[in-house]
Amino acid sequence: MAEILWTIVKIGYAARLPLPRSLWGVTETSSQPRRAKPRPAKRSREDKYDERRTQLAESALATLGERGYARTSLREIAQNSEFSHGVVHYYFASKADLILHCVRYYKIDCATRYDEIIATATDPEEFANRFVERLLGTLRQDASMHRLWYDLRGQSMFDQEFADQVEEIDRLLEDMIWRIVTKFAELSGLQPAFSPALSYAMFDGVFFKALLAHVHGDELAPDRLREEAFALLPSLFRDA
Amino acid sequence: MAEILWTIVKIGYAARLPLPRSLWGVTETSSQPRRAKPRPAKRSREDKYDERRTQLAESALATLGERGYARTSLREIAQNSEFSHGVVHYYFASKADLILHCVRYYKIDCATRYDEIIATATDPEEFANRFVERLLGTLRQDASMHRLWYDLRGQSMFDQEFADQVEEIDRLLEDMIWRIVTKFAELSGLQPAFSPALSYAMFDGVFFKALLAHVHGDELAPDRLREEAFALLPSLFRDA
DNA sequence: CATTCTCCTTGACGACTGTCAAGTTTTGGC
DNA sequence: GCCAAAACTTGACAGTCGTCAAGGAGAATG
Repeated sequence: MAEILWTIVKIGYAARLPLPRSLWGVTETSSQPRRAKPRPAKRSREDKYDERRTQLAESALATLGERGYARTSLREIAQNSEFSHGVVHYYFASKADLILHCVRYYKIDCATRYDEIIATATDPEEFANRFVERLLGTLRQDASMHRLWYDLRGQSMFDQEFADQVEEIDRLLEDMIWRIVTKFAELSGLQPAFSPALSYAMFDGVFFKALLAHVHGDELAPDRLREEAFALLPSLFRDA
Repeated sequence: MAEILWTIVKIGYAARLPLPRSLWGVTETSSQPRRAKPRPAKRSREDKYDERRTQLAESALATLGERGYARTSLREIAQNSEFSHGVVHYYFASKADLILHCVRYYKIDCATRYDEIIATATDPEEFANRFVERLLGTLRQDASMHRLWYDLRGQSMFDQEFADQVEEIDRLLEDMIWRIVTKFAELSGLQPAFSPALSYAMFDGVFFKALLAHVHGDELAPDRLREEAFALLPSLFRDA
């Protein structure tokens, strides 16, 4: 059963490939593994190298999402890929290097989830409906990815190494929420009542609570999230 | 430096002792360690046994608060107490048993932090001021305890063993917030605008964000929390 | 005083971890 | 088809972990 779930998650991620490497390749700052410094001149080689890194990052994300950061070993990640455990250190300098790569990979998705809705919405009520339904969808579908994010965010309180990346993603998420808030204000002719940070914090608290209940097996969690989101949304605004 | 900080934390916890054992002794359900089943008839023995358990739980809490759940070993906990590592399994059946005992110990405090303010407040503005100031106080003073709570809450998404305890504490905290909300409503003649769960989730999101920033070294975090709390508080109510 | 039980220390066990070196297989350029 | 570089596997390392058994110190009990 868990195997099936895991496979679904894996396929889900694989389906999004390929991603342009320019998205994170340029900002790569971590130390390189023992691979020879001068990369092959041939383009296909370089691509294959990055593809393997991504492939391993996906396996890592799927495993991390199921077992959590603390309980996931490099051997386990490799076991859920088609490679042996040694290959991890061929493509990543360390475990932290791998995790940070995973987080970078994750954040590409996380902050653009509602942009399509924002771009195409014309009516405030329709906008709210589509937003909330997508919120419920990601709660159910990407639950293990979300709990990994909250796990890593929690770890960043004890491990300084994660703090910067976590803060960066937090900013992206705050911007995402703020784009929703301003769009809704624009469509409805109202004014945002709170700062971007406060709006995000409120929404994040509500979403996390729903995720926690959902993960703990509460089948009513999505429905309750819908109610709460519809209760929260209007109170984020005041008359212009 | 870290040593000094740790000592301060430890003294802080020791100062709260002794606690009546009836508070958690009756609900004790975890398996007992290898200590002989029929406890000594002498009262002082039994007390000493519970005192040691509490003493170890305090050391554990201090260490866990500094290093986080995943990084803290039983040897480290014992090293920060005055005992050797073997003694842990004399008083606790397993690591999980110890952690759960710590959590139970923690929750006695966590949910009664504002009750004195609730009981003595007479004016809504004065009530809000005292509440927010105590909120800032606990953010600064009990930061490592709070991050441990959020850490364990996150772990409960991967470790079913923690789920029940986490849900129980979450309920206590929700009740705590709701007592504040209803008291404020009573003093100000307004009506709570949201459900207890939603009110708690919003406040929790705001507090966690402040804690994260504070732990990451943001010195303005408490001041921002004050602003945000004062912005959030009135919007939790509507006219009667 | 002798015995028993409590309390605690010590040391060891098997399992697991991240890391890495050595060796094998595969690939691509000539 | 050869050969060097890349890609991957294997096995081992030093360390840590939770757990527990053996035994000693010391107080309580008779």
